[in-house]
Amino acid sequence: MPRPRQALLSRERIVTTALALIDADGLAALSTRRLAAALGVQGPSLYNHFATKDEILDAVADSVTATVDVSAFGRYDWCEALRRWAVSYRAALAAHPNIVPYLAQGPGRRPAALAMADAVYGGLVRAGWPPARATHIGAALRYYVAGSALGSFARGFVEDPALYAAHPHLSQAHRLAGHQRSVDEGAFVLGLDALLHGLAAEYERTVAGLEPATARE
Amino acid sequence: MPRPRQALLSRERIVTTALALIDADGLAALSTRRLAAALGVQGPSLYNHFATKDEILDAVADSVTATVDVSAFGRYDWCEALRRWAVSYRAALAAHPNIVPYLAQGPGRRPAALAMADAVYGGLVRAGWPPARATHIGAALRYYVAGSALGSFARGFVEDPALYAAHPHLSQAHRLAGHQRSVDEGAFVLGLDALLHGLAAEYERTVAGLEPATARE
DNA sequence: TGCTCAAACTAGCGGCGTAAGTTTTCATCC
DNA sequence: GGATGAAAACTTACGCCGCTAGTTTGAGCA
Repeated sequence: MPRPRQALLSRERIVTTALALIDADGLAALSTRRLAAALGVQGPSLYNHFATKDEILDAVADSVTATVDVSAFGRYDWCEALRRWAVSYRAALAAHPNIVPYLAQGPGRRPAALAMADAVYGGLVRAGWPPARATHIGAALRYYVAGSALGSFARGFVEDPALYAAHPHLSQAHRLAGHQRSVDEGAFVLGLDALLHGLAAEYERTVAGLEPATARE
Repeated sequence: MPRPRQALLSRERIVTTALALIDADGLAALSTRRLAAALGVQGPSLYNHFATKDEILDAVADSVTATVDVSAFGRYDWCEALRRWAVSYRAALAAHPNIVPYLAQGPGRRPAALAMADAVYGGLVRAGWPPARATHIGAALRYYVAGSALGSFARGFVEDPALYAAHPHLSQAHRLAGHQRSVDEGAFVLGLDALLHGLAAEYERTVAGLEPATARE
């Protein structure tokens, strides 16, 4: 088949199909040939639209990051904004857990990731955090969110009671996998609350009162 | 070459060589043939010692986890023990960042990972935390440590100032990569302090005073 | 009308994980 | 001490992988 009247592929169609395949079968199961087949096309045709497979994965990762809501940084105080951002960020990643190991390697050159970093860092600096501190806080929350979405904590435990016989405190561990959703979310919220609580205390100690009122929001 | 008088391979030699290659060239660059070549052997010979490549990676991941120090749970109060464990855990992962995406997928059936989970959970329950809370706390810290080791936050930013022109708050972001070590460690410590501070506050609210003294340590 | 580009194709390279079967050595048991 | 069986290396090969090169033909423009 030569060039068709109507283009069969587009970057957008490739990205959404790739994400669907990754969601369904995992990152390792995505090959250019399988992706192309799902699009009704031969493998190498993808290279008319992307230079490498990694470029496709970057676009997929960025499409996930683009769904994160950072608008809270204009609307709430820094602490509540951080919470809302973290919740939205985690929700975006948890909806597509299989891409997280790839996505979590850093913003690289992905525009949505850069826009997110900009919003978070800007929001913290505007609230009065010193720049170095703002960087650290953004990093710490990204660590936490990425880690929480990287792999389900609960699903990591195999559903095989015999495996835990040698570990006295893990006698119930085989049941974790069955409560994956509530364990993972409960742990996430608990840790996020603790993290923000600790940051708020630090803010009271080191930032509040030292800045003119206009520097806060 | 048939069976040699002295075995050329051993599980241990395979694991340490695999870890060295992963450290040097990344997880994706580890193939059975390259690993075998580094061991002076043909590719399929590895299958006399491991059933699959994943089994090799599991053993590598477990050898890293085995270096984590959980002895603090017998020696310090729960909060200080968590801190020391988290620091040791992160150091172990940060020493071999390329294996972290694989390792972070959960303890699975890896014995060192299970022993670690057992020590942490047991330590928290002994200190009086309710079992469900102990699970959540262990998960939250694992999220944080895994996220912090998954990829350097700082190295995720490309050293190309032009890339950040469109993002007003990121004008200094290209300098992050140069300070990778101090940024990553500073962020880790800041977040860990905040997390533990928040957990301690929660402990005061919900656990302390409600338990007989013998349940604490 | 003719030129150039775009988007599909086919063919194929080198590398991958690993299955199958072969050869030789070592350890064990009558 | 000779037979036996497992162990540990080997060679060969299959089907998949990412990707390159070169080809074909429709689309858009001069």
